[in-house]
Amino acid sequence: MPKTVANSKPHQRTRSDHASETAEDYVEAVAEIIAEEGTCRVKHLAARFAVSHVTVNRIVDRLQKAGLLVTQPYQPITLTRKGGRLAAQCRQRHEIVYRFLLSLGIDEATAAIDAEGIEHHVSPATLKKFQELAGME
Amino acid sequence: MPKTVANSKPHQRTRSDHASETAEDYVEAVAEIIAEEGTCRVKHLAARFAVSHVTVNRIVDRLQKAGLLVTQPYQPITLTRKGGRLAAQCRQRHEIVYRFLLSLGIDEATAAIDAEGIEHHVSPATLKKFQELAGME
DNA sequence: ACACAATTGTAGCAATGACTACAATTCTGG
DNA sequence: CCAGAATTGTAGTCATTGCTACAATTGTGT
Repeated sequence: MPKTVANSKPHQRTRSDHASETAEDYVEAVAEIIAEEGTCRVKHLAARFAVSHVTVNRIVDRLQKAGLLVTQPYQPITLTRKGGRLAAQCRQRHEIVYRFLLSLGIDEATAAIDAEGIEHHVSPATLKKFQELAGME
Repeated sequence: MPKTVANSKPHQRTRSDHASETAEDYVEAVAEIIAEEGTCRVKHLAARFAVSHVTVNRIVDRLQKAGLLVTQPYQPITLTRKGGRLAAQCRQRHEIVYRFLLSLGIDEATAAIDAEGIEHHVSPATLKKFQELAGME
C-alpha cells in the first residue's frame, strides 16, 4: 500500500512515493478547478499539468480505482469524500509551505514554484515548524 | 535536454526532471562512497538506495551515456569531470538545505530526511535565502 | 437537424525505475 | 589452484508517465 508519510530512513524513496505525489497533485487540482470553473474536465487537468489528455485519462482511471475521484466516460470529474479530504489536506500543506517561503522574503513567483516542488517532501514535524514560523498558528 | 534548474511555471514538472534528480542523487552518492570507501561499486549504490543491483546497473548505464560517470564491466565506478562538478554542486546544495532546516530547530534525523526530498526543488533564489538564514555566507 | 468543432476515449509505443531469475565474472580461503 | 562465495551483468516482466494517431462522443452554430 503506498504511503504519503515520510520514510523512516534517507535514500529510500520509491516509485510508490511518486505515484502518491501524483495523486495528491491531481486531487488538489480537481478541487481547485471545480472551485474556479464549476466543473472539472479532462481538458482542464491536461492544461493545468501541461500534458496530453491521454496522460490525464490514465491517471484519472487509476485514481478512480483508488477511490479518490469519480467520473464516467465523457463526463466531468468529481472527488469522493476520501478524495476531498486528501485535497483539503494537500491544499493546507501547500498553503503553509507557500506562506513560509513568502515569510522568508522570497518573491511570490518563486515561492509558488518552489512550494509546488517542496510540499511533497516536508515531514509533519517540519511542516509544523513552517506553520509556526509563518505565523499561521 | 534535461535541465536541473527550476521550471518557469508551476505545474510543469516532467519526467525529465525526475530523471535529473536521479542523476544528481547518484553522482552525489558516488562521490560520497568514494570518499568513504575508496572505491564505488554497484553494491554500494544498491545498498545506499535500497534497490536491487539491477536497478543500479541500468541507471549507471544511462549516466555513463550521459557522460557523468565511467565504469567497465565488473569494475568500480568513477565520476567524470562533469559528474564531479555536478556532485559538488549537489553536495553544497544539500548541505545548505540541511543546515537551514537545523537552524529552524528541526531535529537531525528529520532534517536529514527532509533535505533529501527538498533539495531537488529549491530554486537558486530560495537556496540563497536558505544559505543566508542558516548563517553560511 | 446535422455537419463540424471540441472533447474524450483507445491503441500502441518509449523511457524510467522497480523486480526476479539466471548467467558470468571476480575474489578468497584452503 | 580451484571451488564456492560474492559481485556484477543479462533477460524478461511490470507499473507509471509521457507521447502520437486514430476513433468515438458530445456540443454548437447555422
